[in-house]
Amino acid sequence: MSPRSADGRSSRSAARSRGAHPTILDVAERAGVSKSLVSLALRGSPRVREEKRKAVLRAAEQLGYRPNAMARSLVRRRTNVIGVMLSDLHNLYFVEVVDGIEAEALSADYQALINTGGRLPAREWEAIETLLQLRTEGVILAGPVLPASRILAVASAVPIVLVARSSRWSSVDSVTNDDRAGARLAVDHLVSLGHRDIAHVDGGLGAGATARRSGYLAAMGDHGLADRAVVAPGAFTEEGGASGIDRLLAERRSPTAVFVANDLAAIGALHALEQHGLRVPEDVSVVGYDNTSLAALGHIDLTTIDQPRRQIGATAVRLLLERLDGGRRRARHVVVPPSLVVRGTTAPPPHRGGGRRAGR
Amino acid sequence: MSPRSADGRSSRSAARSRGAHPTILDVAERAGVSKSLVSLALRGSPRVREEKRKAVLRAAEQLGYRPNAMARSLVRRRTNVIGVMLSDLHNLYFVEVVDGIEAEALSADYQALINTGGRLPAREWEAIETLLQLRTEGVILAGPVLPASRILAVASAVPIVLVARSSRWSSVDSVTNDDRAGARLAVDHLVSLGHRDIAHVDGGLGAGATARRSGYLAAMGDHGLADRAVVAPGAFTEEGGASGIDRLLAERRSPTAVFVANDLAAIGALHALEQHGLRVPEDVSVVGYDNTSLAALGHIDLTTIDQPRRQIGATAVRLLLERLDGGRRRARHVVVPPSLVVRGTTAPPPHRGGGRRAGR
DNA sequence: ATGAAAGCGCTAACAG
DNA sequence: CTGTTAGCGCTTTCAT
Repeated sequence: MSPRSADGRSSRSAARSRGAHPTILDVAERAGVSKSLVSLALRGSPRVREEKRKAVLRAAEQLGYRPNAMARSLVRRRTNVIGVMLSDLHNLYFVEVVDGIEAEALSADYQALINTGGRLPAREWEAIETLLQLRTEGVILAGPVLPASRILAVASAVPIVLVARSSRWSSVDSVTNDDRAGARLAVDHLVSLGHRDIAHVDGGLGAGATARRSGYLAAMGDHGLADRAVVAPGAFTEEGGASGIDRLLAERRSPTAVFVANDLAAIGALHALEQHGLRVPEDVSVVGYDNTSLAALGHIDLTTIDQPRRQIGATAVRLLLERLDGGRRRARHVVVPPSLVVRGTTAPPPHRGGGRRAGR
Repeated sequence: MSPRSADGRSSRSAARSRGAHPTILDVAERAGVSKSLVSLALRGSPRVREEKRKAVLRAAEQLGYRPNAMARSLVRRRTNVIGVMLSDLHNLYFVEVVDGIEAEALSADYQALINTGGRLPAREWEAIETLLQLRTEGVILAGPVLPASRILAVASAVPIVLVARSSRWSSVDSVTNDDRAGARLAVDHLVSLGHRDIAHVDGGLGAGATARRSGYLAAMGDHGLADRAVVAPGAFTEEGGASGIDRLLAERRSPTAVFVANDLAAIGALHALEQHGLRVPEDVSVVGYDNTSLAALGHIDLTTIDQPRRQIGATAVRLLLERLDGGRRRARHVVVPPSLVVRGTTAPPPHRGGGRRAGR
């Protein structure tokens, strides 16, 4: 009957004064109702009299009450939070994937919490561990460099979705880009412009580099250009792209076009080409990969292969939710198709270059 | 005496089978000790016999036990987590600030959890609210666009540090760059190269834009160049920079140098200049601001003003910890000094341009 | 050295 | 409709 809380503490206001957050009990006390009624009222249960509800809401408002998500999750045994382990904040590619993740999560009434791994296996592991201890219901691994065994270990505890890293395991879903198809798109575009001497600066050990390389080789073969295919070693960095070009030119290869493994490397290639006195696209055409915001800069204006990154992020969330809500058990490995974005770094080959005009 | 848990549940293994995480009780049961002992052993208390400790550790290992951070935080009444509300993941500036935040937080045994605001007041507010409900002990607001009243409201609940947005409130700490000094650095550099007709493309309503503009004007005045100062309206975007240049040129102003409000806008300016047939730096010099990774691209090679972003992030964490651990009450507003990074977009003015060589 | 018991803030039956 | 009760998983006295 008394407005005082059931556990008979004399006053909670003292406890609150020192930085502590008000609790449901403080609200109950103030509104002159019981704990449970506050809980019900706050979550808008229909079986609370309008009058009381308003009293509770007002008390909460005045106190600046903010529900304690941990306490709530503890009893509900679910957090409605999904974790995102982002291997590298600096990678423009993932930024948009995260956008997609957040939007999709929000619309499914989940929160996405990000922790970064700094591209270091140890830190990635720590980041995931933190997320797991926070009891995120599932974790999306965006571009992990973690060894497979670790990933499997995590997957035994909670649903995992890999982004930009393929998986064949049945306990781990994945959503990846079809890198082979993307490479093919690049080669097809170049060939259709009339290029025949098309070189590739690869991405070394980077994610997707192998597939892009083999896609390039396959496409060249399909166009009857297998004997003209050249792969220069590179990396997913500016220097990687530049050194690939340097190597190509040092070997007296003079391609009229080069397909570079990603945008950043393509920019390095652009610069190296310029340094060697070659104009783009007049003398040589360049195609990148990823369509990051870099490629769209007016100053760069790079023709590139686009991956639908927001959609990739959204798909990752959906895969997670399928396991969480629907209880799906078998793994799904979603492969999204890339597309070509033509900008200013590609054009027909020069007339008296090394390449004859292809028919078309 | 019995290895079975105190609350007499027959077996917990059944509960665990369906996706639930093992608890301290499962470990206790398996190790044949009590709940409390497990807790002690797990946290390495010295008053646990070696033998038991090993048994506990082994049981935990076998079960794949992972402490529930929420339960722990609930009773300890602290989470050891600080929240980071990142207004915009796409802004390269903040990425490095976050690096600094994470490193510093980790070294103080805190975890940093990121939530993004999408540059929308409503979403920022939501992001902060989520962080607060998760009971992060303090929140760093990186580049918020939120109205001041909201920020103050948050500050009444938990320590807040503003990054890249100044504060005069005593309840809110801040760490900002000295934008006026940075602008001065840019002008001084240009003047020392011999430029006198130095224009400024401003950042519109962007954070720090006003200070950079007034720093530019003040510096021009100090060099006796007040009558040559021109400010063209721009924005912190490529288009902003480009349209600023267009405006300048349309008005028949032909500066030999232009100081642009940030790097991205500077790149837009670079491009616009080129479109107008002007070479950089031969015909006109360009200076940006922020020294984002864009500026360092070989293809861009932009002279710019650097802000020590990692240090800014680290400082923000330290300010938070001062309030958390030390109980500091008075606000601190830290201002970090910028520095000049000379790259390839600045050079002496052309001989027969509009500018006479300044003495030096 | 180890266990029992009492909560942290909240939800969810279950009673009235 | 509203209050009581019993925990969620963990830490922490307080006994033993």
